[in-house]
Parts: sequence; C-alpha cells; structure tokens
Amino acid sequence: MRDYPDQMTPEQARTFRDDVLNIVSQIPRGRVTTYGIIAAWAGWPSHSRMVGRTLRYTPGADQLPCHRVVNIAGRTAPGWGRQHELLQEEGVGFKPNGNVDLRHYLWKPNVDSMLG
DNA sequence: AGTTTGACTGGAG
DNA sequence: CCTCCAGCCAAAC
Repeated sequence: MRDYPDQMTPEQARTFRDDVLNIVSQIPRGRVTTYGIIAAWAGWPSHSRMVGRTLRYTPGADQLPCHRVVNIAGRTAPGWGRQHELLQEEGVGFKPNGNVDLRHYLWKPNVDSMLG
C-alpha cells in the first residue's frame, strides 16, 4: 500500500509547487540544497524530478535563489552555465570535478524555518 | 492510449 | 571519481 496517491490532485500540485518555492526562497546565501531534499520536505519524497521541473518552468522562479539547488552529486543544472558563476560569487566551494562540495555547503530545511 | 523526455536518485562496475 | 542502467513520475508527443 502506497502512502501517496497515484496522481496529484490539482490542490496537491498547487501545494507542492508553493512548498517547493517556499523552501527554495529560504536557502541561505552561500549554501545549496538538493532536489531530493526539497521534494521530501514538500511531502513527496519520490518527486525530485518534479522539483526540477517546477523550478525550470514556473514563471517567477527565476526571482528566487534557484541557482542554490543542485543534484545529490553537487552537479549544477545542465545548460545553465551561469549557475556556477552565481554560486562562486556567493562563496560556494567546488570540488576539482566542478561539482559543489556538499560536505561543506549543503543546507537542509529545519523546523524553525518552516514555522514562519 | 502508448511512448518519450527530463534542472533526479541509487546501485553496479 | 566516472559511466551506464533501472526506477521514478508528471508532461509532452
């Protein structure tokens, strides 16, 4: 028995999108988080792909610090070279392979930040 | 209604 | 560290 429906209701989809954007807006300068972490905190642990979809296609998402979202390997978004620059300008450190050093710069949402 | 496509992830080699 | 590969799931074909 799965703990989530096969398909999101429109309301759930709206809530998911709002939660994703809300979490992204709280990522501190100079830190990053991952698609999977955001999805889990939004209540849909297996929807990491949808987090990426949301950030790419939601109008206005570019006004949020979505450049602070990378994948679990610390890899920046394909086709978005400027993301690397933006992170460097904030002091985010990269490994020799060009990925973010998550050991030092990974940020996770916490309860306090969710209580508004 | 079946197939392909990703701003993803975890495991295998 | 890397590259496949399977699983994932909403959207687009």
